[in-house]
Amino acid sequence: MKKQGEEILKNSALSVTAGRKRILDIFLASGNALAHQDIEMQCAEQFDRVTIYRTLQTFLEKGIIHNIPSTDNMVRYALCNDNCITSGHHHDNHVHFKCDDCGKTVCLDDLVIPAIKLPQGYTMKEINMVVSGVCKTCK
Amino acid sequence: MKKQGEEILKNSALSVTAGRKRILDIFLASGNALAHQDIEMQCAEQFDRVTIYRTLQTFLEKGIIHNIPSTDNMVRYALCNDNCITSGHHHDNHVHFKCDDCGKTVCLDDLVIPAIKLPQGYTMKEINMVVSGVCKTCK
DNA sequence: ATAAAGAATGCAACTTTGTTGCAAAAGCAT
DNA sequence: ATGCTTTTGCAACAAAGTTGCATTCTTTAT
Repeated sequence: MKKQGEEILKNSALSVTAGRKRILDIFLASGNALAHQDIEMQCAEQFDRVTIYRTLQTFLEKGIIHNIPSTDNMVRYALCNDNCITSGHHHDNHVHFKCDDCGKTVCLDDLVIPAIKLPQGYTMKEINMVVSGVCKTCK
Repeated sequence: MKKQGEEILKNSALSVTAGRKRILDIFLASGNALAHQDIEMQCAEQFDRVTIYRTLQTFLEKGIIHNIPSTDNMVRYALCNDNCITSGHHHDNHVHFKCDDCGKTVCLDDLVIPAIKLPQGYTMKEINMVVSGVCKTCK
């Protein structure tokens, strides 16, 4: 239990540091997607702002987290679940939901993004779907 | 032709100013979605940065433009086409495409976002779909 | 056509967000 | 434990976004 963060780091061939463990813990403890700001609020006294930026960047590159687009200039990040990475290729094919009431963004892991057919000449690499509205807790 | 911008403003009950016309012209001339930065680059000598922020905000509120979420901290805006506003309610139900090559984001107006069924308890208000890959021009 | 009322703009100052280089510290493998 | 590599913190900076207020421009009613 206590080692979950460490395990994730080792699986990604990253060295285990206090900052990385802490940020992973914050993700593990929070059920929803977090913006840089959210993380900073929780550990600014322990770690430098720059470290948080760099850590998120590293996690992204390793596929530990994925980012969720937004229209409010607050890119949010969420832990990837295990099946996010298949044969070195990363793909989040689930829908994201942002609640207008509580502001939280969550992964709807069970909800697969439906396939679409792009016009002639376009090639798809990634696909992202974000739904906003009211979540089940706020309803 | 020359009046197109003015018409849009009048239809939205906005006063017609040089800045607003200019920004509309920039949108009308560009086939793709524009970030604040893109607009600023084209008219920074004429208009203050703050004016551009406020103008985009106003256009958004009036439903003249819509914003497209992104993971690169550059929210982009695109002109809404006429059927975007139905009975006071605004809805972009088309797919957006961002090209990894040229960086341009476009509206695929003909491509309607497929309906999805949210889990029990969730209410949908808006839905957004952004696909990235290579566009037909860069292919 | 003009004057008054209201709205938009520019400016200045400021806050927040993100980036970079470099020296110090911590982690890792032997 | 030691040396090598990676990560971190700091400082300085650049870019992005916000706010209040005085001035200027639009609109509307005469």
